[in-house]
Amino acid sequence: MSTRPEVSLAQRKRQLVANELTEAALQLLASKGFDAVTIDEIATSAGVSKRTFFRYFASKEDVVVQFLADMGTGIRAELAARAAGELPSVALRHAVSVPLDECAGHADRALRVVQLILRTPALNARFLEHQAQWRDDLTAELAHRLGLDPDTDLYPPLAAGMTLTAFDVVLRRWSDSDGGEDPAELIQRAFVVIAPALDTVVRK
Amino acid sequence: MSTRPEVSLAQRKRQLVANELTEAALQLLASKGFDAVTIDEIATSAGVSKRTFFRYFASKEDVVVQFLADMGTGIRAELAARAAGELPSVALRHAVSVPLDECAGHADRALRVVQLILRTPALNARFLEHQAQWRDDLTAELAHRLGLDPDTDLYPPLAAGMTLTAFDVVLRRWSDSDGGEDPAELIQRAFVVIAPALDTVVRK
DNA sequence: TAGCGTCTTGACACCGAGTGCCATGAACGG
DNA sequence: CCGTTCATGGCACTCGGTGTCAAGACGCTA
Repeated sequence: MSTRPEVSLAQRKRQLVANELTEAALQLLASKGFDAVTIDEIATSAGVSKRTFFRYFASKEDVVVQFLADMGTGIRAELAARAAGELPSVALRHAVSVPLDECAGHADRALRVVQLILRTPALNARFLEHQAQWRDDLTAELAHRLGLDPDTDLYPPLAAGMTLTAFDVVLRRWSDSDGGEDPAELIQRAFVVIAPALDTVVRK
Repeated sequence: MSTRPEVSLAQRKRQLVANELTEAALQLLASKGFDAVTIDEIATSAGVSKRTFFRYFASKEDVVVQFLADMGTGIRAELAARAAGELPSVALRHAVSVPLDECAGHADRALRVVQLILRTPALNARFLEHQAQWRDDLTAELAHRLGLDPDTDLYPPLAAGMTLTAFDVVLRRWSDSDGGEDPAELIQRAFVVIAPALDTVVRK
């Protein structure tokens, strides 16, 4: 009962290698630029072979962007957890604040990653793909929450899109200000703008 | 004075090759799928070498997506051309209707291209990148139109984002319905939803 | 301790995207 | 007829990404 292996030793080893890889990648990419770093470099720098790199990540972009995958489910979960009677603008604002607060938390590290992503075209493209996925998730959750048909009603996808637009604008402004502006305050202001659309009931 | 070469002969030859390339690409990609077609195939099918292909297009995606580049300036130009006193929601709706009407125009061909783009991850990613560019353009134009500071005010990027969200949602629905739904009517309905946010004056 | 599956890894070969370089050939101008 | 320009094709090369296989590490059992 020394270390209580609630997860298998193999699992932890795997996680260790993954961390080593992301660490090496982030360090190299941030200092030399995305295109100037080869996967061989990253792998070697982490002490594994190129082939092993691809057993952990599907592409060069994924090392940086992979963690975004979980955020989508985080947002959706938060929306699902909000009280049903809550105004859409309020529920959605809280939902999208989850990843934003996470950024504000580890401000130093998160800021550098976000800036790397937003300033590297290849990474930015992947980020946008993830956002599109989040939008689909939010759309489904929103339709379910309001009892609307996501294939007919335009409200769910539009509301999800507006929400993520707000998220995106806030993130970019936070990045451009080098962390100078407060994400929480920015998202508040953004929702003041979009709330009139989110909270207007449209009858057909 | 036979053909009145208002553009040089070399220019027209270049255009000819470009057309041949896009034609070959569209035909092959649509029938075999994006990943199953190599650039060598496309080039050979158009009667040129692989090396020449890359003198016309920067990447495999570009053959399909390149025409989107102009749309951005089209949207922005339309917005700039609208009367200054017009309500933002009206001006923006007209601006974004430009590419939509273009689609509805050549419905048969456009539909197939749009479906190819939206259903191919690599192409979809490029499409999203273009949209992001459009958003920046629209943001600048909107800020100029309203006399707002695009680096301070949140309204311009949010309004641009909402507008393009509407565009995106409409385009996807049009694609999913195999052209069954009318883009003009869809965009109308979408703007009914987002207009309350676009037309609400937010004083700081 | 020997033997036997399982899982991870590294090495190698391979494909396709994308680029730099250079020789060729056609069109144009003097 | 000659020299320049420019588009093209061929070639070699880098790098991202994948399939395959043999070798080791680990755990289980006799």
